[in-house]
Amino acid sequence: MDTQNLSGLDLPEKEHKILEAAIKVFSEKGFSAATTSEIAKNAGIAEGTIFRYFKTKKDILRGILVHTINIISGKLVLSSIEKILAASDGKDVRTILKEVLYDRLKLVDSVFPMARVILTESLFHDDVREAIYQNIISPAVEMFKVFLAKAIERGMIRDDIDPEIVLRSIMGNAAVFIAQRKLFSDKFLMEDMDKELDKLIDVIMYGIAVKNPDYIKSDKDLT
Amino acid sequence: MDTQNLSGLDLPEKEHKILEAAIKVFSEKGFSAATTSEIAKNAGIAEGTIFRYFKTKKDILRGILVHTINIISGKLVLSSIEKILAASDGKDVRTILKEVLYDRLKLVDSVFPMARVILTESLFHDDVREAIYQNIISPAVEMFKVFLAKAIERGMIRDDIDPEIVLRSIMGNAAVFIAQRKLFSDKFLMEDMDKELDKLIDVIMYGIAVKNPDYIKSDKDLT
DNA sequence: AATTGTAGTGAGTACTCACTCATTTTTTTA
DNA sequence: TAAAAAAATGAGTGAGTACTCACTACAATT
Repeated sequence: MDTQNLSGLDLPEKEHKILEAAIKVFSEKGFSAATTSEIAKNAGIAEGTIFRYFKTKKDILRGILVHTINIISGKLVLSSIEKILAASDGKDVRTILKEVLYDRLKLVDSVFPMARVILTESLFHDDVREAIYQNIISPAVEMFKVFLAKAIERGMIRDDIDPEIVLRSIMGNAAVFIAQRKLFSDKFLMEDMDKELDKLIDVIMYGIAVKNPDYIKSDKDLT
Repeated sequence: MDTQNLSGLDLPEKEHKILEAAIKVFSEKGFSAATTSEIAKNAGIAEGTIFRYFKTKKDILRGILVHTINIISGKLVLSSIEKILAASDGKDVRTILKEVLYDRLKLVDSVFPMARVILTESLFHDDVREAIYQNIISPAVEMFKVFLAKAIERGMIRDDIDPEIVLRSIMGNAAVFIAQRKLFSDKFLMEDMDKELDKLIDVIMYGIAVKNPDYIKSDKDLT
């Protein structure tokens, strides 16, 4: 087991070390401000060696991108969510949603440093953005839609709003949850995770309004 | 009226033009990859002139930061939300929330380019991050908490969950809403804004679960 | 008209960085 | 073990950068 979770996909050891070092330096300084000499120093190799494995600095970024996509869309990862969905009969949405969210959060934890790098750089590099969209976002959205369709079909989730809205709400809540844990992390401990997740799901499921207020006048269809 | 909404705070015309140009170039390439020569070209001035107004390139970024903070925390902006809250008696949360969100979304629209620059760079510059936290996030959170406390007091919002969770849910939903509109904006038109906002608020208020399902077993307190 | 002050200029400067390549070190092969 | 091949090295290179400064243009003041 190594610190940056680059393991598994049989890369040459040196290439592996370069990617690890690059993830560290890129996430601290950003792609442009990072220097190949600092990456080399962090990887414990000579600067010239970098260019045996990657033609250009930009190529290192692409290496990180490809590697991240491989991890996220790899069989191991995909199958775990499919397993959850397959075994979902009889459980309520709350339980399933918790299992799915927990699974995804663990994944985010494990790839966070590299995901952060490629997401940040996607703001400035069209090719990176496009690759992320095609290989991560789009499939993830599709997968979630399948899950939602099932849940709606079984009457577990409202059918009077667009699935996109449901998706957006789950995504939004999860995103802020992650951002808070990762960017202002000092305060948040792993032990609280379970309780925190319960609260998160509760608010996603039932919203912030009081449960049975008298002053809600109409339930007009908003679709 | 000018394109980048830098107006109002009586800056010298040249300084103004430099900031506008810098916002454009920084948001396209990021701070590090942006060059002072390109900023000068965009501002229609000589490169040397930049350094009459800003000691260093980093100083231009600070200029954008200060300017953004001034706009967001300026009297004009603050007061509009206070007005909404002051006139909130008798209205339901939904209406108030819509007014507040609409007000904030308009604000985000008007400062988006510069906000994007300083948020992105806050990842790499501690001083920028600290200034954003102290001058924007922290006061905004405080203000929202006052609003929530009032709403909870009046029985309009659940009191069985932490206000932080409520805040996070609103923030998260709003963030994804903005991100979708701004980053994949082609699809979204301004006319749909009102309808979209209704849907957004609906899901924030009532969640994604079916309204009155029989299979919800317990309503245990999650606080 | 002469002088002073100010804003603007852009070629020049010192320096940094991605990338190269002649040389050295290590590994493989015979 | 010797020769050949491959891998690794790091000083060197040139393109490009942030920033400087000697100068110009022109307005205000005397």
